Amino acid sequence: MGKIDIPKKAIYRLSIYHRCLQKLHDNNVETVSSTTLARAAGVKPAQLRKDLAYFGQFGTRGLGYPVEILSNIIRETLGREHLQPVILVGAGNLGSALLRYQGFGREGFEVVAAFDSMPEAAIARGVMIPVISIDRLEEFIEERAIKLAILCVPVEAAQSIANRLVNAGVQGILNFSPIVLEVTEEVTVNNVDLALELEHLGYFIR
Amino acid sequence: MGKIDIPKKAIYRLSIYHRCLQKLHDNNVETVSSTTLARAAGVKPAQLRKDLAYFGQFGTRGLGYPVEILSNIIRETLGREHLQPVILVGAGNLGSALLRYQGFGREGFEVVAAFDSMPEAAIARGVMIPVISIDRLEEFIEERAIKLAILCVPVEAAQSIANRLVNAGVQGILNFSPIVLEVTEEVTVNNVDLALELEHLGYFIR
DNA sequence: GCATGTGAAGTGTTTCACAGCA
DNA sequence: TGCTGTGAAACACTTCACATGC
Repeated sequence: MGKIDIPKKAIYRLSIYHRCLQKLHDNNVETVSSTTLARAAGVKPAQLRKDLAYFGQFGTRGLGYPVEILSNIIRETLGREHLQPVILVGAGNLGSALLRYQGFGREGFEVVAAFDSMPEAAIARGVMIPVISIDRLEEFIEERAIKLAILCVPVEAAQSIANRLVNAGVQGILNFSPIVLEVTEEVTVNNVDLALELEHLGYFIR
Repeated sequence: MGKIDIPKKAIYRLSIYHRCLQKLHDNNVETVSSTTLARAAGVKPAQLRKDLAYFGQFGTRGLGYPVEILSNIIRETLGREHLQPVILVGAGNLGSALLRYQGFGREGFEVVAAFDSMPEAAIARGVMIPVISIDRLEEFIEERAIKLAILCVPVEAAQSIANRLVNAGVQGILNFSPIVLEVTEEVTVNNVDLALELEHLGYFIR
């Protein structure tokens, strides 16, 4: 993976820290202690310090961390210095809702295009992002050097579309299908399995 | 939590095993070995066996596990013997897409009602599930003894709505807001943070 | 004095490897 | 023989506790 030995979970927390730091920056806070930032992020202070230490030494003893500098370092670490283009595949029910979802843009991702086997139907739903025929998937990925894709196709199609994405050069897939995708080692898949999350809750309610 | 000492992650995998078992059952398979089931679920055989062993002994040495029986046991363990009623709060963009999402019903959950501060607007989007004024939230939860809620309100409102849910008796929250909810210990929160998942991928693409 | 950075201890989870049983 | 069930080893991650430095 290139980078050294950093717990996967620490990467997730980095995103959370980044959000908290942005909020602090908006409030003109310049320095923050591990205790304060940890509380905002919902973790223990020691964990926060250890997470940050994986990447270097950014704090001043007796004082804390510089909000803006730390925020920028995390942004860079997460590969988000530049606006990252993303495509969405499968503009059905969930897919077109995600197209309208503001959250991605707010965090610095631009959904540049959507693909569907029936692009006309999707356009009719009032989506502002271009919906393109799935036939032109590979062409687009290569032309625009797309690295990230959001996959919302029906479960039967998921694996075959995933294969096409990977072959065309996609390196990260955010997968909404309830299926374990098989991909080569260089590709990272993040699963968002809505029904599974709900089932998981079922276990904990008495 | 009542139950003994079972890794949280094992609970998640239980849901996946359950899905695989259902598929096997549909294909009239009666017995399955840990190797086969593990491959389908994307885990190692030893892990599958250990996960199942937390709940008892269901396999036959030299043969494997009985598909139907094991499937039922997992269903019961996950608290899904009966159809579980769920409410959704916040029928905005993402929320109303989730209302139309078929996946929850497929896995045995019934979204019985949605709540919004502007219920009329949501109804106009063609949702078939009743959308009720947020004012009647507590009333409904208590009347129907709702235990699970899907939370899709704007981030500013998330914590206060969560408080209302918990006070009314909700024990599990599937939270789509990018915020760390603070709840009492008896309540379980599952976070689905879409932007965070995308950010996480950003780290791994070169 | 105060808050970071970090070895070391602790906790939780996964994997191994093999005994035990159909 | 084949496959489960499980102690023990390995690994991964978290927390502690304190030396270090501003």
